[in-house]
Amino acid sequence: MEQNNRYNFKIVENKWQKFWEDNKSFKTDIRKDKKKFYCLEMFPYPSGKIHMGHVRNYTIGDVLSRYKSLEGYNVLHPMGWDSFGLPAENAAKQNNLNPKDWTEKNISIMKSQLKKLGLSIDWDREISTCNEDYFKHQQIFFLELFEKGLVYRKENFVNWDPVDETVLANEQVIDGKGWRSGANVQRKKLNQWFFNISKFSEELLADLDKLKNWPNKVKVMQRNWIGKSFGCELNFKIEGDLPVENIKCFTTRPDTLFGFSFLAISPDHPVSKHYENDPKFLKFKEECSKTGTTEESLALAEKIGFKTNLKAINPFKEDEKVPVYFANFVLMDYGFGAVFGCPGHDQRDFDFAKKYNLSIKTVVQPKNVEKFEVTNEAFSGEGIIINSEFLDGLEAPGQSVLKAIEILQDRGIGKEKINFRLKDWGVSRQRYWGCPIPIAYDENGEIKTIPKDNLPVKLPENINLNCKGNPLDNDKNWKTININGKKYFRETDTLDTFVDSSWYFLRFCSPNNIKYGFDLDEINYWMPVDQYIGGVEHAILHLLYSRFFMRSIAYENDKFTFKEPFEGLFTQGMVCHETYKDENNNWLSPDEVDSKGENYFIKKNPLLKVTVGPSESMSKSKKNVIDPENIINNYGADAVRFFILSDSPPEKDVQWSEQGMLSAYKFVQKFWNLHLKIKNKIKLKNENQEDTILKKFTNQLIHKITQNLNNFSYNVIIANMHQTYNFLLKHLDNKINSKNLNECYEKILIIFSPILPHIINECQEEMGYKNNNLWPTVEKKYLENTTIDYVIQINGKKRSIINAEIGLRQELLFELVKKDKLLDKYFKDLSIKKVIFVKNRLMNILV
RNA sequence: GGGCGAAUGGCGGAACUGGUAGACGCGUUGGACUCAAAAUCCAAUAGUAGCAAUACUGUGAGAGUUCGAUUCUCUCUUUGCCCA
Repeated sequence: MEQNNRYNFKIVENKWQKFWEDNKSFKTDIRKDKKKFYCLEMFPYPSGKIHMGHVRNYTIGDVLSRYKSLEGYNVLHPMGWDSFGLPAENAAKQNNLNPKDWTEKNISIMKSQLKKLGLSIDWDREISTCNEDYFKHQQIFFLELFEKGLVYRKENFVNWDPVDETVLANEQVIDGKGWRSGANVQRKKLNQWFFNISKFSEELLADLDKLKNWPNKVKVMQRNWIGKSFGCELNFKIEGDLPVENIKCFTTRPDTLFGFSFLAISPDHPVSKHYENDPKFLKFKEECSKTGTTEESLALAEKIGFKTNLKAINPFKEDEKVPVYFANFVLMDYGFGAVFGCPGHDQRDFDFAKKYNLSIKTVVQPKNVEKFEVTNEAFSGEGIIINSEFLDGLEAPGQSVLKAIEILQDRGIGKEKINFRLKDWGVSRQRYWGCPIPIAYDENGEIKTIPKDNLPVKLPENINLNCKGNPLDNDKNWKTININGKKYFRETDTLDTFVDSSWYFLRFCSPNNIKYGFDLDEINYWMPVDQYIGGVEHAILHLLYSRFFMRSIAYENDKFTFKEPFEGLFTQGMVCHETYKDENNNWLSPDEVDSKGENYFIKKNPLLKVTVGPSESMSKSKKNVIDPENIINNYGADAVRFFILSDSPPEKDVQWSEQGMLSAYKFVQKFWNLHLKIKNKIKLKNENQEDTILKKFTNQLIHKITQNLNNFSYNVIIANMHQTYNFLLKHLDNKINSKNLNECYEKILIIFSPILPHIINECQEEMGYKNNNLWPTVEKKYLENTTIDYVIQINGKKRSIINAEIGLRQELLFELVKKDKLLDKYFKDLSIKKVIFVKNRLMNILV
């Protein structure tokens, strides 16, 4: 008999998943009579199977979606695939497959895995960025942006692998070497396409303030990334034997010009053309090209310079002439590719000056210091200007920068300027598996846009990926086309996959619109995304690109009712697990490890000990991964959802724990048993006395869970559910009013359903609660108790608790205090100095 | 070096706008059931002292504001993330 009562999650979860699918329970359409709610989780890359990070991300989103539906919103909760990208190309190369086949197979596996989680997704809106009917529209956007002047072509540096003859992404450069070939990576100039994101720098920065429902840290990161700085543009006069009269540079610290000791310019600065025949310079430039293109690699690289024959004149002191160097740490695309060196007050300049024996002058000293000189390291703090004639005594940088700019402007040498760190977005990728750029070139290299009727530009299907260089470039057949009888050559670069994900949230609103990427009415109804949920690792690029893309589409088009794509943002933490290593320092997966008490050993060979490392975010390289599919098969989707929300607040990292998972599983089982008991109690039709305790509990519970849902305190909701279980189990033993129980149980099931949709649906069906599926409202009268525990403090310390009626006046409570035997000893021989009384809370008596 | 967070039992974590610190879970211990074990159920569980009622200490460290501080202010330590 016992066996029959056991809750069989496999049958029940299957049943409801099939029900939702057959009934299209989560299908959505525009309903102008209803408030809308657009809940979006970052769509996955179809890598092969889902991981715990997905489980957490999509569970959080699903709980919110289901809650909002119950609250009466018209909820849009779609899912799709970020399906272009390098891994498919690499996998295809290794296994001699077609990236498309590989990707589609992965999608079908992952889709079935996601379905097993019981997510409330409208699968009719599924999109995949590698489908032609998706990227066709992207190509149209590209052409529109091109027409608006928001896309342009220029030369830019890439990481070049000279052995594989291919361009490497930054993450493919490891310690300055190509990840596959191991060759030293070079910097190479290529013609590339750029989106003019910097046109919106000011707006992207200012509008961050409007995003009230974004985490502050993400806004701070974006602000830093955009990097607005106030300073001035300076035009240095140059002397020397070359036809160079001026070099322009940008600086935020013109007030330190009296400490000027060299001018550093980028090896790619126009001046370099005068050194093209100098073998020493070429060698230096080659040396510089070994440094990667990232800011990080530039910052870490040793500072090296190449001295020119030029001298730069200090604009504040015309008799002072300093040397001009090419330097590896100056980037051509920041400022004007030139930096004035003030070693006293910038550590990088200091290091450079030490290396090349240049003078180091002190022009700022800390406040409240009598004598100060820069010796061992640069001083970049706030202070007072010294040794600077007319700037002496000013507070730096507050007053001194403004004053210096004023003087420079008066003398016509410089002018105030605001500079942004944000660079234009290079979107060209020398890859096969991406969205083709709808551009061609004639024989003279003139740009020809592909006519819209000829879109989409498709990828060739049979292609040799194992060639050197860009596969599309090697496919001569694909590359040449005829437009109106004239021969052209296609652009062989494809778009950065960040472009694909910069507008997918719009496509979800109109996934089947053939004419255009979206329907204006539909996006104006659904957008912006009310709640976007994903990993904090996308805090900068993806989110900033999406914000830009929205603006670029809306640019010169006033039909949009919104500008920001994501009204609310939530960044969830990672799923972590302990790491294990064997005696030879090889990583071990949790499956291979067993433990007894504090000792860990290898399952297959218990004599071999295992070293336990710190808990880190699950990653294949460290093997500390738990496969969600196994876990769902063993414990069921409800239990997995319950556990993944239980241990930590969603924005923080969570520790995977086998015990925790087991406890979640047990909860589901226990809940089913409780359900059977409740069902029986309700059948008893015992309706004598009103059960206010139960009603109070239920109303307070609704109140708490609603609040916790709105605050993303999902871990606390799990605690509330445990409390509910404990309460109901105890309470059932009393002579319970079955009518009250029936009413309360119906409400409890509804508020539990976003977390445990399968078992709760089953319970609801068993009880016949089908009709009323709206979030219950709180009956306020049950929130307030008629009596309350008053805390009685003596000199600020808790000494007693008196339960008395609510709203009691101070004098009446004091009467009770006098009667309290626990408190007698504190009043002996002492007089009362003061009484503090907080209504409905406490009384603090000072003696 | 700069910016933004965080620090609470053995562990993960709760605590509304300053008002009973440690909800809930894990782990541990004891008990019931069992020939036994697993499972399940019941109980205890911040520390110190005490048979006990109880007392004292306690939210990273130190100060401050307050009748009262995990919560507010300042300084410091450690740590995470981002930028350089």
